[in-house]
Amino acid sequence: MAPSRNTPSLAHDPGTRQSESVIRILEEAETLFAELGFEAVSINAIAERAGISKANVFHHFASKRDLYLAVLHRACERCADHMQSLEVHDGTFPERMRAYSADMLTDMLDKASLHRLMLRELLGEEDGRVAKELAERVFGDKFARLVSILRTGQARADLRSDFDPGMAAMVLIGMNLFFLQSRNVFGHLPDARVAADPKRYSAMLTDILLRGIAVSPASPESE
Amino acid sequence: MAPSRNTPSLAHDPGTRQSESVIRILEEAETLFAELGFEAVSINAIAERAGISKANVFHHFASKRDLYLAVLHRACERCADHMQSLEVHDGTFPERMRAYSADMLTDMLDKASLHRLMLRELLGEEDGRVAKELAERVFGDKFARLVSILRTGQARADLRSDFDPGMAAMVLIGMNLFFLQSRNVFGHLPDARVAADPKRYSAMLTDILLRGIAVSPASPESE
DNA sequence: GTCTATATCGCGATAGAC
DNA sequence: GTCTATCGCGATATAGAC
Repeated sequence: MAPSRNTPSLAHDPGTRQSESVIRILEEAETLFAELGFEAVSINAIAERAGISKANVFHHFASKRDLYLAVLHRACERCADHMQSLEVHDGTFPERMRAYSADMLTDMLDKASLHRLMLRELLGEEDGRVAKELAERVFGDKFARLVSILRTGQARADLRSDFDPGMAAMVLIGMNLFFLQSRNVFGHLPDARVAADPKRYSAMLTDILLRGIAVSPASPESE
Repeated sequence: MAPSRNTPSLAHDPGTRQSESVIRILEEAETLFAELGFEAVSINAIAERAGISKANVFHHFASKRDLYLAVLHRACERCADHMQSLEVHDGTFPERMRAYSADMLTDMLDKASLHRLMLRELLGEEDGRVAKELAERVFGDKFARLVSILRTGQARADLRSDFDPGMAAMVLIGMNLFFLQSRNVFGHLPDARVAADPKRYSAMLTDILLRGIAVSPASPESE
């Protein structure tokens, strides 16, 4: 049995290798949370589907919410995986950016119901503690990484030096989340049909964003 | 310009003047909905506060949801009121745009809890009928107006001609909504402190957006 | 104690008098 | 336009049987 002591959770420690059980828990939890939402899922149900005991779940994760945050973080991680293509200097920065943004949106749509949970969390409580937790443990490292990439781009003169990289990162992430959030509604508006077409949306978004931040205003393709 | 479409698409708005009762209903409903959310508010409560009977409310609004949509539309209208400063050619387009975006955000924050309801609606059901209703009766006319303004800007060469005005309008609206949605969380991130400062956020947003769509990146066109 | 049938209440919504 | 009275429904409360 070995009931859980004060074992620290490694759920939000990216980079460390995770045990078989942890991965299974995360996968089953993701499926259930995405399908039913946070409240409607019991730890027991997750444990059953993962083929382990409830106590074992609590051994790896301090609480249900802890597990939930780990699941969201993992989803965030998947979207951020493509950042490496932004870091490797292969092709022009605009090209890489377009590809990254498109990949992010694809991942979001691929696990749409899971990312909708993330939007609900963002919209949720005004509780400061919860919000900070969410910021630090779900979005924190990935956002910092994106900002860092943009800063490097500025240092290398791939990008204008006179914009706030944090703001640009928010536009990129925010508008992709906004697609997920509003496509059902805005897709019905004649002037916003792009809101129902991920590929065009992504292309146009990066086009507007890049021409704003690309160092060369006339031709965004040049580097 | 503004080719007038014949469908007012709002159940209670015959054109110009709204009756005293309708306004009172809308005001009290807005307060209650913003405070408690849709489900938690009864028509009776609204009627009482408005000093009329429940049946009278149903005389003016076909259903509770109908009233709700009218309330959201009104909130939308307030944000859109400042559009006239975009239409009147007073100052450069970038200047007017900055002012408009800042005013929109101010209005949103002023009635934050009400606009959070709007975000909840956007995020809500995947139900196609509801989404279409929301698009046409809440966002429809205001969005079309903003797009029309951007198109005019393109025609007058105040703006680049090679971007989709619908997409640009979505960026403007989406990122302002995103501020409301994410400031609690993103404000905690060191690189995104701008997410907690409406004025800076607004300035930086329009800066990025404008340099993307302004025809001349170096100097704003005068007129 | 548990379970279930019944009464009560508040809800959105309607009908019809004035 | 505004009202009173009322509907059907679902949730809740309660009372009785077991």
